[in-house]
Amino acid sequence: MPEGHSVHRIARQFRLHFVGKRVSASSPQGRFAAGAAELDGHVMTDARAVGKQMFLEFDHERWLRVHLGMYGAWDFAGDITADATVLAANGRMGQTNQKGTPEQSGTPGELGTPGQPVTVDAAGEDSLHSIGAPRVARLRMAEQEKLGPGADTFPPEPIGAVRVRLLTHDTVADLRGPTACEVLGAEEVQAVIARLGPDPLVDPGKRSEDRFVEVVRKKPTPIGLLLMDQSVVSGIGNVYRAELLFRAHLNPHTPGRDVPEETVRALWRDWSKLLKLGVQHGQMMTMDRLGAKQKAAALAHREDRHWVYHRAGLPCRVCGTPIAVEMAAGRKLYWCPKDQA
DNA sequence: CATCGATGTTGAG
DNA sequence: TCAACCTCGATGG
Repeated sequence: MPEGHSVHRIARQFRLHFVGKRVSASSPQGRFAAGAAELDGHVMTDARAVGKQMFLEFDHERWLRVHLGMYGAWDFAGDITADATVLAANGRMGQTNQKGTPEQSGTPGELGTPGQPVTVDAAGEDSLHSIGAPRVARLRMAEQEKLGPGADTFPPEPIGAVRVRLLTHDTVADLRGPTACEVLGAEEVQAVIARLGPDPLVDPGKRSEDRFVEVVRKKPTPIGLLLMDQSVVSGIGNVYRAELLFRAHLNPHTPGRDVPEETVRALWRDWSKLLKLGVQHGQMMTMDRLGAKQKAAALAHREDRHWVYHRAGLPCRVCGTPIAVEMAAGRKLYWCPKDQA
C-alpha cells in the first residue's frame, strides 16, 4: 500500500527509536523464525529507505529487507513520539506520548525483556485522570498513520499475525503482511538497490534527474507505465502516478521517447517535490497548489485529496470533464481526457 | 456478517 | 495476463 513517502517515514521512525539500541527479534507468527534468530540480540546500526523498500542494518553486517507490498504495515509501540500534525489531521490524538524523546535515549547494549511484560507508569505525569486509559502509545505506519488502541503494558501483546517483532528496552515494532521480509548480506542489499531506479531523497541532484530522463526518453513504453516501473524511478505508486501525470498535463499513453525533455525533467522535479512534501506531512500532498481553505479540506477528507486519483466519472477539478479510468498493467489509471489530451 | 477492493510485486503460464 | 500473497476499511444486506 505505501508509496515512497510512507517508507521513508517508517525508516525515520526506526532511526529515531531503534538505531543504536540492542534488539530482541522474534517471529510471533512463526513464518520468520529463522530470520529473526539471525538478528536476535544484535544492535541496529542503520535504517534506510530506497523507493518502497526498507533496509535495517545490524551490527553483524546483516540487513533486514522489508517491502510492505499491498497491505503490509508496521505497528510501533512504547516510547515513540508520534507526529502531532498527522495525528491531529486524523482527529485522534489519544494518549500520544508528547515527551519529545531525544534521539539518543537508548542505551546500546541493554536488551529488551520479551518474556516479562511490565506495567508502564505514566512517567512524570499525573495518572489520576487516566485510570483505565492505555498508557503505551501505539502507532500504525502503513500508507496512513494512525494511533492504535493503545496498551497498558510494555511490551504489548502482538495483534494479528506478526511476522517480525523487533523489541528494544523501550520500543517495539511489529511487522505484518509484508510482501518481502528477508535477511541479507551487504552485497545482496547492494544488488537489490542496483536494480532500482533513482529515489530523489536518496540520490538528490542532477545525476539522478539525467538518468531518469535518459531512460524515459529512449523507451516506446507509455509514460503511464514507466512512472510505475521501479527500475526507472523509485517510490512512485498508483496514486502519485495519476497525480504527477495530471500536474504535468501529460497524456498517460504518450510513449516515453515522445515526451519532451523539459516535460520529463519537470516530472522528476515534481516527484522530488511531492515526495519531500509527503515525508514532511506524513501523507500525500498532491494538491499543494490549492488555497488554504481547500488545503484544509484536502487534509481532513481523503476523498478531497487528489486531482484525479479515484475520481472516475467525477468532474475534473479544473475543466469539469468526467475523469476517465482504464486498466493499465492491472492497475487503475485515472486521468482527465481534456486537460491531459 | 459477508464481500469487495486497494496506495504492490512476483512468478507461473 | 493473471492468480497469489494475506490485511483491513468500506460497503451492502
